[in-house]
Order: sequence, then C-alpha cells, then structure tokens
Amino acid sequence: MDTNQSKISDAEWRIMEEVWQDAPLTSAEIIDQLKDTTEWNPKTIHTLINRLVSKEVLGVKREGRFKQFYPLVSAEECRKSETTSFLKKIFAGSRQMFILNFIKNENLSKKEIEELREVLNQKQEEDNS
Amino acid sequence: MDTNQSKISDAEWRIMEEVWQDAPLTSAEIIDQLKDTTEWNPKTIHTLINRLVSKEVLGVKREGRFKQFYPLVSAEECRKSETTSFLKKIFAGSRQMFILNFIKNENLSKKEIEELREVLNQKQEEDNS
DNA sequence: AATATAATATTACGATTGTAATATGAATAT
DNA sequence: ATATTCATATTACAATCGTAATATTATATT
Repeated sequence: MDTNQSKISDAEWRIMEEVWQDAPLTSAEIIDQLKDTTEWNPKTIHTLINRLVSKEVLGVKREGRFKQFYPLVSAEECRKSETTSFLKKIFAGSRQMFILNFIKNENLSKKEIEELREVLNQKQEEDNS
Repeated sequence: MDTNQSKISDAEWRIMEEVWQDAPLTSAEIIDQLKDTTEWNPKTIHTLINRLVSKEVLGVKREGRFKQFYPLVSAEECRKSETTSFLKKIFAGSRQMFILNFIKNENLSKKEIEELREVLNQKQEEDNS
C-alpha cells in the first residue's frame, strides 16, 4: 500500500483550492482567481498547473481552443492524507496526543469550545444508536 | 515578523524526536537510537544532524573527544509552528474548520471522545473562572 | 495574408531534501 | 610507531519546489 503518493506542494495546494472550489477552470481563470490572493507571475501558475497534471491530481479536457482543468482527487481525500502525514510526523501518528495538545495550546474561544462540544455530543449519540 | 523560519524536514524531525526525548546525545547515540526504527545509514544521520546544526535547531557542545547535541528549540514550539503551517495550508488557517473535520472524519473511538469531552469541560471551567 | 496577441510547451536555475560516499584527523590496538 | 578504527568534515547527486523566462503554436486583427 502506497501511503504517500505524489504529494501536493504548498504552492500547488493554492491552485487546487481554486479548482476544487469551482471546476472546471481554464488556466486564465485560475490565474485570474489568484490575482487577488497571491503575487504569482502567470508563468509560475502555469508551471504549477502543469506539475499538478503530471502528478495526476489535475485532469485536463480540451474545450475548443482552451484547456480546462478539473480535480482528479477530492479535497476531502487530500486533506485526510495530509492530516495523516502531519500527525505521523509531528505527533507520532497519535490523534489523541495531537488533539489534546491542540485543545490545550491553541486557546480556543468560548464559542469554538461550545461548538466542539456540540459536535462531540452528536458524535456520541450516533455511536450509541 | 518571520513566521516561517527554517523548517525541520520530515527526516530531520526524526532526529529531533530523539534529542528532545533525551538530550544531550552524541551522534553515536542518536545513530544507535535510530537503528531500531529506521533503515538509515549512519552517514545519512550525520548529514541530518549537521543540517539541524546549520539551521540552529540543534546546539553542539564538545565533551572531550565527542560532540554532544541538544535542542535549541523546544518540541512544543516546533509542534506549534508546524501545526500553524499545516492549518494554514490545508484548512485555510481555520482551526475550527479543521477540528470539526477531524472529529467528523477520523472516527474517534468512544474512549477518545470521552477524553475529549473531559478536556473540553475542564477548559470551559477554566474560562469561566 | 501578415502581424500581433494569446495559449501552451519547453527549458532554467538555485534551494531544500533524501540519501549517502569520500576524505581527513584523532585515538586505540598491536 | 604504525596500522586500524572511529569521529568529524566535505562533497555528491538526483528529485522536488519556488519562481519564472523563452519558444512555439494557434487565433484574432488589420
């Protein structure tokens, strides 16, 4: 089992966010989206897109004179696998250790804590049904 | 403010774990520790140690004919900063989004959920005092 | 049709990372 | 004292990443 297939780099991840949010997109559209939130040169964005295609994370279909890009992997999947590597590296793979640490250290707001308790309650009910 | 100073790579992180756990250590000791859990060539471990020294994450003191290495940054700090970059990349910096997702997706065991609720309760009491 | 522009492809280049090999200097064994 | 071994230092090398520049091809304009 290949746990760590082609990872998505930090910069590439920004591209994927746009595509996940609103696919399919042409490179021009992606570039346009990222105009506001990054300082990247369009050439750079092209490079990133192409790398994602090579990694088989982005799919391409030609639509007339343009190419359109769409995700080949879901954001969910990717987040999950990134979370797993993160936990493995930083918290020896222990979710428990991580989450306790997280709650302790990240000073969550009252509201955040409330919300968390909510979710946990629900979760627990599910389990008991 | 430099948010993202010299990061510790995946492989380097394994070295740091040993040193955090039981410093100071000589390179021979580090190598010995890692014998069980990795397949790394001792040369590789030396390289990693030296890089950590360059990054000023490991300190060195000469003890007679040996060098001893000790952490210059705490595990806490490092975990925290890694957590921050992770959240920034994967969950647009949103702790809330992350943790909800985490609880939903990671199927935590009953026991884990219990424990979580415990911690949250305590946290909430602290806040209310 | 010729030229300008826009889309796509190819190439570049230094930094970091994983993974060492080689070289040197110091200490131990014979 | 010399040879061997161990600690440390220097060098290597391909893959990935951030950050593009240049080249080519296809379309739109005049």
